[in-house]
Amino acid sequence: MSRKEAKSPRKTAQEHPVKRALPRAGEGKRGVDGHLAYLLRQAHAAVRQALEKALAETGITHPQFVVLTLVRAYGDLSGAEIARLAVITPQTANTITTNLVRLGALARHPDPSHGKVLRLSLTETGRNLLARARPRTEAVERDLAATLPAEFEAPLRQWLVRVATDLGDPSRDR
Amino acid sequence: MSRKEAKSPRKTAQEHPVKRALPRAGEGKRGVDGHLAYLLRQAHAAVRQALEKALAETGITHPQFVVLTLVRAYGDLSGAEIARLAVITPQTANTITTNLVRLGALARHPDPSHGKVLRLSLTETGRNLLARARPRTEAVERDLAATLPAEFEAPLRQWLVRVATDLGDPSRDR
DNA sequence: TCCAGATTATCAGAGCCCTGATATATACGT
DNA sequence: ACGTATATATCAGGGCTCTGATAATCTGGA
Repeated sequence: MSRKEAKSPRKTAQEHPVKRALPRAGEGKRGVDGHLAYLLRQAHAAVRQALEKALAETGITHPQFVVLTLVRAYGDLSGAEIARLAVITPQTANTITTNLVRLGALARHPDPSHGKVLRLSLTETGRNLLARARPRTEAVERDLAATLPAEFEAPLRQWLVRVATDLGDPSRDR
Repeated sequence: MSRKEAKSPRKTAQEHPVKRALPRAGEGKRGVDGHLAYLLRQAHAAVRQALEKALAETGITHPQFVVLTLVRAYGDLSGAEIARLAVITPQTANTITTNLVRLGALARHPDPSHGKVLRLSLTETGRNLLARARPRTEAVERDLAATLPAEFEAPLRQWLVRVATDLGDPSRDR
């Protein structure tokens, strides 16, 4: 990986010109004593930024990658179905899919048995984009898995799922 | 906690008019077999939406609440310091603080020993907003803690912190 | 048959969050 | 003292996400 090989020790002294020492991630209230919601937010922000950085050269965003992956996994989907699967509102799904249609990665076509539903299908461009993006996100996924002790993975996954179901379902009644 | 008491069985039949049965949160690839990044995204989305819903009546957003909490916890902060603490870019921090200044919750004043830095301090309005918002977010925090087996809390917190430090640090070199 | 409710798609507006770029201010080595 | 590097604040632009509102479509029961 060789991320920061310290090509020169030009930053030996203080990191920032701040007067007070503020905690870095992992210290103080930013560490194990912080609110769970805050820690979850912080971890998610780090992962999202890592993913966006990994995808930058492909020309698609992380939400766009998620939608393409869902369409590939479940077959042609409607905007409403994408919204439910991705835990976003139908309006947000519409924003993302509209951008993907403009990019040529998705195509809309009417549902054969429902005059209002528009199904989204992957185009050749979309499949190519996904093929280029996938290894990059898998690298992040591996970095993420590397932070995880083996015996801790199963309970963690169960907890993440449980949070989504327990807190997510009540909020779906909008 | 009595979350889903099933007040009426008016939705007994199919949930949605979809032809194919798509997994709900917790099922299939949306469950314990999914990518960690996906599960983390899903859990975070659920928590964020729960928080936004809880804060809706207060007139502030969750990011605004986070910034107000940071200023309260660490004293007057600059925009750059807020960005580092909240794991967002300085530009984003500037957006949020500008909105909070417009709301009258924060006030900018020049740093006594640095002619460029603008420090942000809580106003009376800001303290009142925070006082009204805090119990609401604490309720969500309790719901979140309720999903957590006691012996699992410590390793979970450590993992969340580790993700932020391990994946967050390399991405800071922008 | 017809109407009420549910589902879907989409417009409008606002806030968050990013990248890129610009201008000012401080710190440090030469 | 000067110049480079570092920090900070902020403008501009675009994508994501939400709430609210509107219209079209379908389903099921009176």
